[in-house]
Amino acid sequence: MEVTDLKGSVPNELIESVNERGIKRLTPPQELAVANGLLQGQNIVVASPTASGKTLIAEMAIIRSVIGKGKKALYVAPMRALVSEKYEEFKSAYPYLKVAMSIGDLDSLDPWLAKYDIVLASTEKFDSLIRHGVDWLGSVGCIIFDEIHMLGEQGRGPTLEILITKLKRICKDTQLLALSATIGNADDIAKWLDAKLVESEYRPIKLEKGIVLGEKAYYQDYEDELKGGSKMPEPRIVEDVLARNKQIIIFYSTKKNAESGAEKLQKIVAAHLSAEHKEKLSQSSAKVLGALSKPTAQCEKLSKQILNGVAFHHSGLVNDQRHEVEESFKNNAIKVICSTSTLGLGVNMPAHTVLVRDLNRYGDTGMERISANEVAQLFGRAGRPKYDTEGRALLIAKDRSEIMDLYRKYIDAEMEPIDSCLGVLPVLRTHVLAFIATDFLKSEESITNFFSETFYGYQFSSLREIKVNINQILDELRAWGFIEKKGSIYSATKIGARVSELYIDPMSAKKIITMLGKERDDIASLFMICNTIEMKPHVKVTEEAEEKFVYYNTLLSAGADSDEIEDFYYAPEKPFSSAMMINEWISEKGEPELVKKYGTTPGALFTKITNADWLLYAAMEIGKIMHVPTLDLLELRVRARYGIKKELLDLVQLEQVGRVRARIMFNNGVKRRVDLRKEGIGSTIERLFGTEVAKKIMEQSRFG
DNA sequence: GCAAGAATTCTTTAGACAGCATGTC
DNA sequence: CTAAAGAATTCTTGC
Repeated sequence: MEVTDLKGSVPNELIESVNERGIKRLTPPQELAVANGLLQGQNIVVASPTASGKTLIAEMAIIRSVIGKGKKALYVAPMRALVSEKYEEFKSAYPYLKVAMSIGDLDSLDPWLAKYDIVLASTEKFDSLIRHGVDWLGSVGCIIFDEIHMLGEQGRGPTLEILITKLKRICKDTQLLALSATIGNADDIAKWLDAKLVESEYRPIKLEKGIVLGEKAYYQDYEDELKGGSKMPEPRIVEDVLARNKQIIIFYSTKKNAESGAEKLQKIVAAHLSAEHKEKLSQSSAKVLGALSKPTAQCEKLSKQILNGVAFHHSGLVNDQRHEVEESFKNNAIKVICSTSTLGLGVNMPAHTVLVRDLNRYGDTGMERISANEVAQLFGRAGRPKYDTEGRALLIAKDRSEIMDLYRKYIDAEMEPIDSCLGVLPVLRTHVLAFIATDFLKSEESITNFFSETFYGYQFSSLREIKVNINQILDELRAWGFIEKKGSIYSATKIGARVSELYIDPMSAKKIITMLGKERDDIASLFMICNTIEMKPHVKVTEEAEEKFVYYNTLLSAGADSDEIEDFYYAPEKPFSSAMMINEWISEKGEPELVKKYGTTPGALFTKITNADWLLYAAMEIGKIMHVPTLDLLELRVRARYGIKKELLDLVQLEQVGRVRARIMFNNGVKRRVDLRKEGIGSTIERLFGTEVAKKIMEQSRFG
């Protein structure tokens, strides 16, 4: 079907925009979606591979709603990166439409979200918006749920499931569109959503899936000797890729493996770089090294590898570094990326060849084989639509017998079904409180009813297990003072309502409340916020932390939950160690030392600090309602944000002055902002920071 | 006597969402 | 508490 065939059934703006982008034909899944009533408002579930054109299906529904019917469209995705990617796409394709994005720290104006035509947000952010009581949900004509297979994830699946069920209820007469990777039970999801199912294996470019043993790659109908001289499969594959002048992403199961993989492959790749690429690489290398005020060992390692055309990629990198690696790979300068699953999720980062080297990963029950679904997701990165005519996805077999085994499990594979994870997790607590706090559901019965409408309810018609959980949660929330009961009607207390808005776990809030009233020093306050699930996973427990914890034990045990103490695995010295790390951060210890001492990465350090900032804010808000003074927490928050000692608090209020510059000023006799008014200080500042920055700083001396 | 290689023990284990109010080196 | 693979360490072998 040609795009022009859609004339009349779709707003002209869509056809124009699509034409401008040079798209002429619809892909098979797109045709199928249209044939199944996409343009008549039919709910649809699309299950198809990456790059099969799911975005355009969403676009058709969105434009039909916004331009065709004058109703708002919502787009929900599990990752911020995905949300901003789509945001940019829509803004450039339809500059005249009002597009808004709302994700965590990057918020485009919630109060006015009502005015926008298209609203894009992460799952959690949408959930949060509803908790804050947005009033424009009635004017929504279409909702897109991207990557809906996230339903099967233990951690965040339940939130998505509850959000969908909520929106289904609130937004009547709204078209639902769910986009999924290929999974075993897309039909179940479709039935649950009263939707038609569109399933397709279509890919824009061919994907050769094969298994490597020794020096050969075995594909479905043929085998192929890999170019190069190495005997070991991993370097051999890389040599082959380089000989073809292509790029490769290798997926490993751990950060450490990814790093050491990259380390080993450097030698091979370095010999294949052109002068032009070397130039680009040295720029990237420098950027990566300068991402922090002082480079850590990890930064140095990555920076050196990039010089050789290789890079590792995982959550331990700081955002700037991650982007730099991605850009440099897109520019064809970096040839090999050794990655954990980060690159498999979210944004569009294809490579000609993909190798999934590790098929086991540590899980709840020891080493687990990763699912065919996940491998398919990683394989989906193979093939760059604009540059390659085909993509290649490889696994490695240890011996001949493993070839067939891997082939059956991962290549000619049945995709696994995804199951609701709503039954088990403490996320239920958060959501039950939210139901009550927003007056959405007020009785135990209505809550149970709600759960019967979830995917969990669809999959397991018996709600017995979940009923027991709800009952227990209601009792807990009542005991903690977050909700009250009159007759059979529940209502939230003032504090309960605020906790729900703050989007923290009620259990965390309860721990904070218990500790807020106690005598606290900095470390105890930091422990208060670190001893929450929001701050997990924790850093390594240092000996120092272990020793010091003994002294704090009596004070801190007040914040522990009785269930937790009974828990065999309860280890309060873990959050205590995290608290110690942040305490050292606000004592101006450098990043390289911190990262080394606590066995983490720059990336993890900064997410910890950001989360601490958020939780300190939450603790202050809770304090307000409880009438507990929290001035100390405000101070702690500023210090955590900048990583400074008390004595720099005043200086850091200056624009252009952060951790590093404040310290320099302080050590040069400028200890407070008023000191800037002293005679001759201007020249000192200029000497320290140069004319430009000095000017900006000195300008502020007149005020405050 | 010493180094390369084999055997044994030790160690460690993916990712990323949320509040709110503005700006580092 | 689960299990595997890589890293570190010790032991063995061969010259």
